[in-house]
Amino acid sequence: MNEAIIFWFRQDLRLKDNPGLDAAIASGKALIPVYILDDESPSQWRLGQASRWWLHHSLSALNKELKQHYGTELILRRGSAKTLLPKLCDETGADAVFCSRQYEPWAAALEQDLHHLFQYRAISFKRFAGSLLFEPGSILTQAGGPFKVFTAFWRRCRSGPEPALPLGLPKAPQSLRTGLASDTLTDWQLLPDSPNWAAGWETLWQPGAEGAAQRLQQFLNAAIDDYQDARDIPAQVGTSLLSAHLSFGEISPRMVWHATKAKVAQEHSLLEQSNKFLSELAWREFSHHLLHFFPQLPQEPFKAQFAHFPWESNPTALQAWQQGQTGYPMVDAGMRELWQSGYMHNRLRMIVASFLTKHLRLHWRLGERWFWDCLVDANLANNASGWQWVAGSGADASPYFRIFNPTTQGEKFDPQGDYIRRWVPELAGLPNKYLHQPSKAPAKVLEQAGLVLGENYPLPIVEHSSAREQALSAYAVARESFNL
DNA sequence: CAGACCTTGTC
DNA sequence: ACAAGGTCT
Repeated sequence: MNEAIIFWFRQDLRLKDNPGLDAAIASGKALIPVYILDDESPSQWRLGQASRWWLHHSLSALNKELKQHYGTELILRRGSAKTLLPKLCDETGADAVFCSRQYEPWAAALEQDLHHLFQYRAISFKRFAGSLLFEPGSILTQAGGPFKVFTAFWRRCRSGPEPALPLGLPKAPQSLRTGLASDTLTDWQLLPDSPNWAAGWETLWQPGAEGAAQRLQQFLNAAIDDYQDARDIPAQVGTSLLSAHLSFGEISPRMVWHATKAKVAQEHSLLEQSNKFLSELAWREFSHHLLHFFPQLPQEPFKAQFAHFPWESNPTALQAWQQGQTGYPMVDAGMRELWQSGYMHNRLRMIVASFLTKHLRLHWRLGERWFWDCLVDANLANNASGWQWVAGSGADASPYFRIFNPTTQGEKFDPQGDYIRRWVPELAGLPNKYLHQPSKAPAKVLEQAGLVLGENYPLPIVEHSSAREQALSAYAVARESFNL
């Protein structure tokens, strides 16, 4: 029997540009590709429902590629990785386990545990970088610490060497190990059962490396032309829509980086637009570095001043927000897009988060948790840093007193109301003039639109200017008590 | 240590 | 005009 090596797929569900997989194959040992559904190690941050839908389809796609290119199948196991990986080594005689690194605190701790455990058993356990452009620790201030400000971080990223060119598809392994027991994807019940909350998502998303590559090509062929402006208009396809693909590692950030650079080399006029896009990719890096250096980021405010902020408790308001029934059309459209599609446009993420944390003064962690469950691109680093950024408690955050006006935001970024009409169809009959504030519409206009406020669309659950004043004074109180 | 600088807004 | 203060060189 040949020596065998396990490649443990994690958040790197791809064959191309996967350095750990490359190295595993290059070892010449019989390759055993494994995925473990581990709901124990992450504890409270195990995959949410929408991510599980995505995972199902992504694993199915990966399995297909493994079969097609290498004639082998993905071995699926469910349980704690710390238990299952050593067991798999016993079962197969594998003397090496390779994987890509992850940056969540629980994942880093798991990697440490495995390191010790395998060292003791004389099994070679190797982690490879592959999910980021720049490893945490490689981008530091002159004082040697982590950056807390994005712009300086990004400047430093660009001053060093470019990320390496991506690797291609690894050649076929010299040998494979077949006949191993595997769960089936159906066993795992990752898809929602009836009622099928994810109905129709297949038409919106194509999880897997192929879908990721197509999205990237579409973006580089079209939306990148006007990225800086169009990225803010949710009724348009103005963004790359790559977030979930990146989160599951179906495409690597350096594949995105270099494909973008190659496009600009062909079309120099895209330079400015593409730099904006690359800087968004760098925000993903920044978030991961922050999480690495501040592992409490998903739980604790980054700025200590917010530790005793007087958050409200209001289950009714929370539910109205979750269900897209706040009476603010733009907020409701965003929340319904999330529920119905597993995704929310970036502009809306800011608007609804500002509304939750400022107008309702509910804790950002409630929003973080809801997003975690509902987003197909849920990612611990991005989600935590995004919520803290809007709440004002984060690194390089939007100041607390910067309170989005949900009406103005709607008028500015959805002037024709296409986005609102798509997700809040009961408002579709309102003329644009009143679409963003139905409660200001004259009775006759409401009647013509078939609207009875409080019945088929809610009245605003809070009044904007008084909510704004209350938020500012809560902030003043918190700041004062902290300064004492 | 001084000085430049700081993703996304509102009234 | 306003809102506050921290980060980084």
